[in-house]
Amino acid sequence: MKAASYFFKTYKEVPREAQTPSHILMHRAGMIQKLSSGIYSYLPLALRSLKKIETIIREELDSRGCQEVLMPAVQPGELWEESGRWNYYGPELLRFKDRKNADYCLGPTHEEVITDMVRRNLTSYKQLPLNLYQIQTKFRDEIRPRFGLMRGREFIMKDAYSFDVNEDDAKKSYKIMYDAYNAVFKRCGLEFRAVDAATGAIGGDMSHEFQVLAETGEDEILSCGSCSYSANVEKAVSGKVVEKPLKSGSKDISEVHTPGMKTVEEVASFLSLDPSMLIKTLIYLVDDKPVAVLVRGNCEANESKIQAFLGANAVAPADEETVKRVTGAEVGFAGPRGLKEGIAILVDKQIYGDTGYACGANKTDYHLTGIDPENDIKADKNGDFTFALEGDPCPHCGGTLKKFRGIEVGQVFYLGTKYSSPMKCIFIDNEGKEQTAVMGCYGIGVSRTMAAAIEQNHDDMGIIWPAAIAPFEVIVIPIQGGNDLVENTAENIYSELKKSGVDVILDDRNLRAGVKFNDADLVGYPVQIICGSRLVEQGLVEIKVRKTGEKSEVKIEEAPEVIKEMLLAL
RNA sequence: CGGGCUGUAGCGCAGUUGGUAGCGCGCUUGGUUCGGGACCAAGAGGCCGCCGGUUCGAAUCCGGCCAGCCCGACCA
Repeated sequence: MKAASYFFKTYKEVPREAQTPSHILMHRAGMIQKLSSGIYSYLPLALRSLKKIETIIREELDSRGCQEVLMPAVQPGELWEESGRWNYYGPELLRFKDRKNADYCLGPTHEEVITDMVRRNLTSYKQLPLNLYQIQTKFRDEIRPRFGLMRGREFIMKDAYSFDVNEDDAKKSYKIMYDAYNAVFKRCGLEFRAVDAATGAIGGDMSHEFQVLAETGEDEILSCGSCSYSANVEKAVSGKVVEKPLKSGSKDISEVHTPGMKTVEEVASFLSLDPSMLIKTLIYLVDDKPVAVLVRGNCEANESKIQAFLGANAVAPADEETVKRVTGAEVGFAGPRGLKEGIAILVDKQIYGDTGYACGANKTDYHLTGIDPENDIKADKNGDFTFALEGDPCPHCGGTLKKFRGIEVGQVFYLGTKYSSPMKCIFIDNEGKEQTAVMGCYGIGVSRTMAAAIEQNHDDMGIIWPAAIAPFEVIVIPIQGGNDLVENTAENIYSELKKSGVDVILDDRNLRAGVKFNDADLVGYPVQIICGSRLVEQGLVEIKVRKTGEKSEVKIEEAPEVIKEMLLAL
């Protein structure tokens, strides 16, 4: 490819809304254009990079027995009625009607369509296992699209779905995909972690997210320094052991007047207690039913864990009215004793490590002191309902957990029969009995992976592509246009490289050297070959490695070989 | 959905007490330059977000709407 006729243009300035490195740089490098909120066009440079990511994905999946399909982006509402998600899925699902007034939606994911596709073909256990995937544009009407490709409404996703005869086999399929994803992101040249992930309303215990490590990531993960344990903070477990106190606390519960003191800090300092010696009573609506969750004053309640523990669809903090109703007091004075009948009380197990707590009295302006959780709280359940913290011991090996920020670029999920059962995706097993297929689903955000690569790999000058997913591996830059020797040398090296299969672009634009250098650094080609008259006359060209900034001079005829070797290391 | 902010040339912005629009980048043409975003000269490019109101006159004042961004809430 020659730059003079290539459809791209670089910018010094960026639109006001671009905030993050990937958004700013992809715009400045002329890779993407916003068409509407959260909706972008991919220009040739971006598409080249996307295709490289897609190729890696295809190779890794195909070699593991997956088969590619392509499903419609527009899906009939009735399929979603069948799975039960038509009403359940929020406004993220873009719904619309056709001319006959029938319901349709733009696919945010394809469980329904794939399940329908498979059930129409599936009759015998002999057809399983099956793993189908597609690479396709998805649409989710995000509340707040932002950060360019990182959280768009329209995005490119690879989604795969596995079908197995039973749970054990489904778990094998899961493992295969887990391995495939590790291979994909490794080949993309990204630094990432596979982390334990919360499963949300699906329930169950099996899900991993693939997180590209980057400061701008929206997710927080905790990763052990000594073993392979990594988990999303929503899911991460602290290895801290809670030991019960030897003697039970005093039996004297007293009521203390705490006028207007609603926060943990206010109450703790008034009572001269450490915040950890307060019991925070939080009222949640779990699938619209109020539930009280008790955590220590210095801890944060973890809604994901509550949701997982209760197997609920939705967990949200209760509104003020509900709190008043179940506690009989203003917000800020909730406590475990004297709640309205029938409210389940969940106690975070860390609370059992001490005695002599203070808590709300369920009476406006009053708190209780001298609480011994063992004896004074009628817990329905206890468990882990708080966040693990950086510095906590690892639950597996006792090492120390360290916090990272990550960008979720993939997730693997064991589904069980959540879709296959209501949608009757069944087959006849080897005993002649009807069985329901056991499913898994596996996503990779392709466009987000490209953005994440930039978030992770850039500097002040621009993008620093991992060679495997760079739009071009090499740029040849002739400077001092009009000098035939320079131009011919550049042209020769370019053709030479192209002939041997290197992805190369020739910057034959009639521009000043500085502009070409800056553009090359901005777009982030891993290797630059600079042909200037002074060196060329000595039979030399300069090679610059984008990542390190390292420059070297090599003989013109050796340049192609040197480049090829360099690329292997990038 | 709550709070804040912004809509003026492709992009970034200025525009005073209301008088019919400007700067930088980019673009076109010519010339001089040419190893880290050159310089000179001459150009092209605007429904000032939309609708209505006030006024002799509105980018500017008033009302409504629309769009975008930031913070929060939300996010199988």
